[in-house]
Amino acid sequence: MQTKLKTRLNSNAQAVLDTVQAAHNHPTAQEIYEEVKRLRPNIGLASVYRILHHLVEQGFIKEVGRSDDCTGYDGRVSRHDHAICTNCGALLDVPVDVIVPSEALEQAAYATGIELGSYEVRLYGLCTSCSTQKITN
Amino acid sequence: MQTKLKTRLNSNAQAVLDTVQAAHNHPTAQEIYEEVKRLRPNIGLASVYRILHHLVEQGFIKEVGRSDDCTGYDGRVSRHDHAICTNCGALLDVPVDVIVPSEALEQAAYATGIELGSYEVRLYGLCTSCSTQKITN
DNA sequence: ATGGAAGTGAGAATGATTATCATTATTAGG
DNA sequence: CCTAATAATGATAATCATTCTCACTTCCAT
Repeated sequence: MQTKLKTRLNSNAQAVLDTVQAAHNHPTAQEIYEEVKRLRPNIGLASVYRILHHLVEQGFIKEVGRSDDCTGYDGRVSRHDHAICTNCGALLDVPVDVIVPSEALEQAAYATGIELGSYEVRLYGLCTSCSTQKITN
Repeated sequence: MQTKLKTRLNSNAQAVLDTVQAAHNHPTAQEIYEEVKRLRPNIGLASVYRILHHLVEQGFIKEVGRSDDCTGYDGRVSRHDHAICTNCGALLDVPVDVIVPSEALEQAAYATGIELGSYEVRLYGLCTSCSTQKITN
């Protein structure tokens, strides 16, 4: 089985990719399905899942784990960090890069015995809305 | 509804906690269930789930998202970092702390608008076994 | 056109997790 | 030691995201 590189996406795949890239909030397959259906009413949920996997494989998009059990998709493939609200579970993109000294990364990778590829910093805390709510509790 | 602090765990809960704390590899509820069953053969899967949630709520253990869809549990509650194999999906504890300058964290939290609680660094790469396998591919 | 390969969509199947509920432990008074 | 209120338990059914199946189109290359 050769690695097959698709140079061109068909219209279903293009619609899914556009939707994921346009979204800001790491949408689930269901959410993407509902959005894509407006442009292509005949598309099935299974196709959305299939296409999402292809897009991930080919590096067009990335998967992100969410606090609720389902998987989210991210159109931002470049390295970036995330913030997770410990109250409501929201997963937010951090708009600036968190700089981690490369010596620290390399040392940690060495200690763990892995061949380092990339990394991500996750910040845990209260998002704005949960933070203001807490005061009234 | 008051916050209820249990000072004492019953024997089922204690067995689950012991199992999670003894495990090194972020076991799933199923794996914990099978292990605990050896000590307490009558315990049901539903009880394991229930107890795991209680233990998480009370801060005895932590949940970790795994690459396969199921949830893992971690007996190490103190801050630490993880390495994820991009090939096999293994989730490993990093045995040393990755130091991130606190200014970088605070700046990122401010830019995201969250009230920072804790953080975690995730290293992505190939684990030892996948790394050696890749050579032979 | 045409034949095979790839893509599709509907619906069934899977599997982790959660809810339900009747039964059993546990506890506090008496 | 009873006993009633309450919490915990385990079996089983229900839920829900995801994957599988399969008959049917679409898409090209010949």
